[in-house]
Amino acid sequence: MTAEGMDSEDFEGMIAGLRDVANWKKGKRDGFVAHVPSTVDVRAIRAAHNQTQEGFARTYGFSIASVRDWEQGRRQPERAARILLAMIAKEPQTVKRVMEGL
Amino acid sequence: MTAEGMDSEDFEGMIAGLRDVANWKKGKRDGFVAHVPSTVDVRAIRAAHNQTQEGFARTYGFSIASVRDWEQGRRQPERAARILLAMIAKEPQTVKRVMEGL
DNA sequence: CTAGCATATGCGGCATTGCCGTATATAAAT
DNA sequence: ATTTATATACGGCAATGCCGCATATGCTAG
Repeated sequence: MTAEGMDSEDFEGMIAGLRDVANWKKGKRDGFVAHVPSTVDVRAIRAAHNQTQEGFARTYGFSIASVRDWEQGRRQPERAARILLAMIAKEPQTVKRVMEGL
Repeated sequence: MTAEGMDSEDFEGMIAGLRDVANWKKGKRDGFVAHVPSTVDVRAIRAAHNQTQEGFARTYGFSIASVRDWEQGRRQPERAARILLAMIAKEPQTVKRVMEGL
C-alpha cells in the first residue's frame, strides 16, 4: 500500500488514534478523549450560516474583533474557541439550544 | 415588590433581557443572542464530573495548564472557553456527543 | 452618477491569557 | 517511611482577545 490518496482528515484521525494509544499505555483510560481541530475555517462556518461577522459574533458570544482577526488570519482561535466553532459547524442548532439556557 | 430573594441568576437573566431589548431597538433582530456568562466555577464543574484536572482537560480538549490556571484563579477563561465550560456544566453528554465527531 | 449605508479589511496597541516547565505541598496507598 | 497520584504555586514568553479607527467594497436609492 501507499500513502497516496490520504487527506488531512485521515491524518487527523491517525493522530487522534495514536494519542489514544499513548494515553492507554500511560494508564489514562477514563474513556473519552477530545479531538481538538488544529485549524478552523471561521469564514466558511459563518458563510454557511449566512450571517454577517457582527451577527455571527453576537449569536455565539464571540467578540466582533476576534471574528475579524480570525477571518483575516491575523489570529488563530484558541483551543476552546476552535472546539466551539467546530461544534457550531457541526450542529449549530444543538449549540444554540444548549446556549439558550445559559 | 422588593429585590430581596433575587440571586445572581435572576440578574443575569435581566441583563440578557435588557441587552436583547437594546439589540432589538438597534434593529438587530436576526434572533438569537448569546449570553456569555462572565464568570465560571471551573472547579465546581470538574468536581461535578469526578475527574482530575488532567482527565477533565483531556476529556474536553483543554490544556492542563489552563485548567490549573483557571482553578487557581490565576487566569480567567476567555469568552469561548466560558461558553464551552457553561455548556459542559449544563449538558456534558451533549457536548461530548457533538465533540465525538470532530 | 453618487451620496449613503452596511460590511469587511487592515492594523496599532496593550492588557490578559495560553501553555510550557518545574519545584513544592497534600493525601492516600503500599 | 517511601511511593504515587493530584493539586498548588509561580516564572516567563509568545500569542490572543479586544478596543478603536481609518479605509475599502458593495449595494441601493435618489
